[in-house]
Amino acid sequence: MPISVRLPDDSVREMPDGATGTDLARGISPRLLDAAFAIRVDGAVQDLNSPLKDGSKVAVITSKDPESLDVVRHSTAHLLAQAVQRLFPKVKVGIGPVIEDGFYYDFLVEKFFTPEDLEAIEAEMRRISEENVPVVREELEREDAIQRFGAMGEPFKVELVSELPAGVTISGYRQGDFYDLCRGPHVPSTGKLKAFKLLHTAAAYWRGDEKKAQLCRVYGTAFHTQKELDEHLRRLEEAKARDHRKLGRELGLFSFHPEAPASPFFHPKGTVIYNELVNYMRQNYLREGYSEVITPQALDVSMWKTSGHYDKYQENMYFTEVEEKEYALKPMNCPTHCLIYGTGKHSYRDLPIRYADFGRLHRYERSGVTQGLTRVRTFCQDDAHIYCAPEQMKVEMASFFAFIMDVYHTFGFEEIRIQLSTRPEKRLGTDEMWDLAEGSLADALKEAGLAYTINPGDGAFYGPKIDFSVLDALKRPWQLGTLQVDYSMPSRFGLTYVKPDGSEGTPVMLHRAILGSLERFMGILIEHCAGAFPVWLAPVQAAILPITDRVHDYAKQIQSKAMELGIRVELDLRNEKVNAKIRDAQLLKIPYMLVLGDREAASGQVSVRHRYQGDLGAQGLDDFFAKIKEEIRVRAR
RNA sequence: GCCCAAAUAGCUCAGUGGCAGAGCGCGUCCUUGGUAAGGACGAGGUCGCCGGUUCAAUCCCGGCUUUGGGCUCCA
Repeated sequence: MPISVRLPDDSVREMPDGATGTDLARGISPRLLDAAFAIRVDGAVQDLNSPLKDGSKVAVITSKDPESLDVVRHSTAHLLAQAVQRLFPKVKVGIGPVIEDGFYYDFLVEKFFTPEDLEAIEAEMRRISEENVPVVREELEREDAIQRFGAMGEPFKVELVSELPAGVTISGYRQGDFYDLCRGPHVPSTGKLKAFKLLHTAAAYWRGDEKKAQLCRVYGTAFHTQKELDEHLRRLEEAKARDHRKLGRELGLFSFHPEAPASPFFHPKGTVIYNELVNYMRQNYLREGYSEVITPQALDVSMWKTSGHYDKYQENMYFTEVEEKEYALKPMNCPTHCLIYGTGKHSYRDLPIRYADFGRLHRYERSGVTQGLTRVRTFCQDDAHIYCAPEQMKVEMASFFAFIMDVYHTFGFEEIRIQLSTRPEKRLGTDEMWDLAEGSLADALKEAGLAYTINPGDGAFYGPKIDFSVLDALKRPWQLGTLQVDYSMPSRFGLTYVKPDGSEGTPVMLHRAILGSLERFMGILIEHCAGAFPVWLAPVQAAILPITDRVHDYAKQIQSKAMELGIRVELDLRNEKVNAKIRDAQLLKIPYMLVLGDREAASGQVSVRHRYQGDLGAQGLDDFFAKIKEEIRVRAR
């Protein structure tokens, strides 16, 4: 009985019964067979060698289809495992999934792999690729699989098989001397795997559980062509060159010291950036109707018991004792704002009340998880809490969305991702409250014309939330802003407002931040702009570079004029040639260089060089100052 | 917290069981220059901290500290 399948161009092809994707591809053209990695059958990706079913829609997947890359990477992970088992027969295999930008495979090893081991493994992988070993799928019964992997001495695989849900098809893949439990699909033979590279090793726990065995994870990546692989490796290099920890040191922005682990020390230049960020937010707050408050650093634990932090957040808090009273450093500002709100009676006419706070926060992070500026133990948020009546939520949310998008655009973040997290299983409050809160968030997003995805059940126990992520210049996502609805804390603190009818209501509290942690934001910004800050943020906005010491006095005049105008300049009086001074200013990514020689001193001008555009020629001093002032005022990117 | 790795001049890094090294940076001098590195000389170090082995430790061993890569994107 012949079967027929439908191709993507809607043509129908007749095949003999038992024909596979390989037969189909070969039938269409030998070149297609050569280019084929897998097939898509009724939407699901399958092995090229899987038998075709009558009446199905089939497409041959080549390197042009995005799915093919995952297949290649997954198969390369198997190639890695095969190479490891050839070189290190005692090693037990864990899992080897595809991840963003590559794959990894976990191994239980006697001795952690060294970089030299990785080289040897990679060489072995190339050998297997050249051998062009066929990759063959088998389906098996659970008991057979357990027995088989047990006989192979692979305890992790046995564990996985036993825990697979009933009813799923269990499959294994054989390639030469290697056999692995795997859902597939895979490339038809190892010769299809050509452009791959092992990157590094790291420890990982079996199934991410620190009580379970520690495995040696090998990370790698694979592409269709060497060219794409090289491009990817180049991007990794680029990311390394932009690393904010490296740039922070080179540009003199901040340092870290063992005296306060994971806590940045901002140097004068880093402090300029930090303060500019705060100034910028303050300016926005004026327009948006926020009032800034200042609240204490160390607070009695009784308050943290009221707020719930003592119960739910204690492990991340720092405690101290004075006069037999226990205090905690604040990890969040919200409870202190509730105390301020509670000092007076509030009418519905007073709402919304928006308290902003640039207070320093301390959170204990486990020693292994801190990282540069992006994960620290002390930081400051552009934090604010909005107290409003439930019916005001939607309007507040809408204006917040406009606000946050405006801020992100100022920094040159064009692509923004929004996630709405809805009610979790364990939660406070009535369903009506949740309906209102989630509905308000969703409506406000829709009315603002913002696309978003939903994270069902991922909201906080006290209310739903929205997270905002930006993509930086290297297209890496970073979560920055957040908007959380909180029904719980206002009532815990007994906060009320008087409604129009004279009865008392409990306000809703919105927690919100735009930049998130200023420390983390600065780290992201450094990497986003590779240390070349827009003029308004640049620690040094212009370098004054005299060519000869005959013009030092003129240079000093320009310096004082700039200081009067509030422009940050640096005067380079070193006994160096102008080329050297320009080079050094360029390396510090200073936006403007003012080159001064006898000509400029005589005419009262400055020769302007821009860090990207190069020599802009001579300009009148006032012209230059007017232009740079304007650039700063509008916060040009 | 756990695993692996690193820690040597301000920075980047080399090196050795027996006097501590380079490049850049810094200082002084010569040079006074026109849009990405002029030249000479010089200063600068408890080789992260504590202990052990040794005639001798920056180097070998142990502990600690900090930093870095990671610790489910589930066959």
